[in-house]
Amino acid sequence: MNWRIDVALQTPAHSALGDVLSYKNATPLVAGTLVRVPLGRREVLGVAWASSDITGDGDGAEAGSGTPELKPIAAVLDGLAPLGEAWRDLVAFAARYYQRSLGEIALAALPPQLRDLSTVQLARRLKRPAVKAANAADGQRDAALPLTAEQADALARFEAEPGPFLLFGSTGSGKTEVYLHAVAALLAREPQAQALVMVPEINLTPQLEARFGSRFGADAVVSLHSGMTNPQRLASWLSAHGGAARIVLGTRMAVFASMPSLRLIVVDEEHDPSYKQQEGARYSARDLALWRGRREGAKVMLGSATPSLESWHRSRPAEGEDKGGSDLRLAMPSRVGAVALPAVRLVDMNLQPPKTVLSAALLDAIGQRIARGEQSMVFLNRRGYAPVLACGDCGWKSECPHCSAFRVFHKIDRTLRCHHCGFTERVPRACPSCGNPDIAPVGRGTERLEEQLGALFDAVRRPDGSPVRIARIDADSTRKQGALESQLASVHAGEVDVLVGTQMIAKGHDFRRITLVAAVNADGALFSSDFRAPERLFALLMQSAGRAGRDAAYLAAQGSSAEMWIQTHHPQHPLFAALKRHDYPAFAGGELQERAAAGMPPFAFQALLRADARTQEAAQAFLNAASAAADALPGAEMVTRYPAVPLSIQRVANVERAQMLVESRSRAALQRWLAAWQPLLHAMRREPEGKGVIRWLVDVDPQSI
DNA sequence: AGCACGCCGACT
DNA sequence: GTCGGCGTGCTC
Repeated sequence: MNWRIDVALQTPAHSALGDVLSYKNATPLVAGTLVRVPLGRREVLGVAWASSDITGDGDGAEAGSGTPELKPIAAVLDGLAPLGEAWRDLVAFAARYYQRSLGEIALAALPPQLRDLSTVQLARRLKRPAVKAANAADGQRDAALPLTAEQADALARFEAEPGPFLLFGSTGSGKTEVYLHAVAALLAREPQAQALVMVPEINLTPQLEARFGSRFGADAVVSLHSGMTNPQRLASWLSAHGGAARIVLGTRMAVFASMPSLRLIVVDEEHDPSYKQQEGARYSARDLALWRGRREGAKVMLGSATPSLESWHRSRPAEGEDKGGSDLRLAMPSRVGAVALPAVRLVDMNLQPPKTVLSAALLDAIGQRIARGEQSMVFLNRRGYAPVLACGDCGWKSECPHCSAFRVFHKIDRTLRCHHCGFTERVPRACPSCGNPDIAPVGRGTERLEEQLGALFDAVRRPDGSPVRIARIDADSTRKQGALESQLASVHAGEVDVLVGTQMIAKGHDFRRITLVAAVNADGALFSSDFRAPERLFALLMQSAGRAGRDAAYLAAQGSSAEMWIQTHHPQHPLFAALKRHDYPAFAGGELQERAAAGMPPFAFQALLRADARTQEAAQAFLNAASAAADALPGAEMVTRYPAVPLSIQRVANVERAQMLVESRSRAALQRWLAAWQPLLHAMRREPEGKGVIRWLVDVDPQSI
């Protein structure tokens, strides 16, 4: 027992415990070995990080003072290959960069079942042959599609250059086919090589898995995302870790997959905010993918029709050009099949009769699609029936008693639901404040829009004389397992004429018969206080537009063309001018100019310190004290600190929340300063200012402030 | 984060 | 008399 083993454990960052805890063992352990160790009264999973010889350090009980006795390691999971150095480096970097403990990142990156299985159970599990049955359809894999000139050009440059790459391809330009070809070339060239392909949403993994599986054989492909069962995740993880899986598909968590021969990382829809984890360790899977690619010598390809301004700014248009940043931009402006991008039509809502929800022109356009047997999609980023229920007499509104937010009226099950804390009640029969029975919904969500469209098209008939079929897809309609798949299948089968939904339907899905997309209420984001709101709106509208007219043959057969309708009170807004021309570069150029002038990202680097407390005063006092304490830190003059402010939803589940923005022109300076700040924050919890603070957290590179 | 210990209200 | 509320403190 004369070896000290430092083990990374899931110790919360604000618990003031060190990064690693030390245990003793009879032998040294290879770094990356999984172990089970006692922690308090329980036994937990950890990753051995370092071993050192403590012979002669007085490791017996006679060491009364100084170092206390170490507990022995409970078990070594030696049936499993230790996690590699590259993986540990990634974890260590992420922990340092995002201000978390090593173990918090490491353990979150491992499949949850690994934590629960005993050594014996794991050994039994490892002995079992690979769960996936040999692919029956192995002989009939899909052939690669012929490439367009743009795709071939992008691939040629991808093969010739080291990257990283930004594949800037219009919706429908065939980015996925480029990924497939890049992966195919890699797998053919290197017999061991593995590829990681990430998508922003769980919803998008099934169709991607189907496409990769039919191209490369189902047993070469595994998925990793939180929608899987624990045994599935463990099986996928083991397959990636052992090198059997050549291709790993997944959401942001997949960036931490252990892949011993990783050579290619694809980040599809790289601009999507979902790549930033919003709880626990707040990492950006896209940024970590770039770091990991560099560390492991894997090529990285980011793909988007509307890249993040960070990625756009970092990319340069062509090889040889020294203008711009470090990444090589591969442009694919045309849609496959030479289909035009949808024509964008703006409806000026100021010219409509007051209280118009759907303009006559839009209804007419949808009606025409129905008459031709085509599909339309109406997009509204708000679920439920109405965001507020209000009493006309006394002014009562459906506030949540636990949050500073309104509860949303869901007509389907007659409930008022808080979308922040989940508090749900049946809708009262009368105003709870004054008894007035006449309480009314204010505003509209997807449920109400669906109802309204049903009424408006009640008298309209489809080509075969049957009534119009309207469907809604949002988080409520897809709550049940498999509901989204079956709803999408019914849209694909042509059983729906008008599809209503939230951004869930705007992303990625390859609808073939939709020829019209409408955004009914996009104005909210135009004048948001969040400086990233325009960027997100533009991306969302472009992406929504991309759902229309994806099938050239269908459009030609119908003699139809694709349209994107936007109802707005601000048709003159420059964002729409760029959108009409599908001109992302113009939009991005304008935004970048503003950001540069205002000294905002990507020209500056930010972090948020957030505090949750019983009272708003306590939360802010903690933040302001933390700010004051940081005056003395070295490099403080390089970092701008702003005053503490309440979050836009300041109270959630009876917890008051406040945050403080810190900013620097230098990422390194911000990093150094944050690292020095951390111990002060720990110390402050003991101080009077720390009283009443429930938790605090640092969010590096926040995506909304 | 867990999981203890610890000291005050309504129940079999 | 206990069951259990969550405030406070600790984990190599």
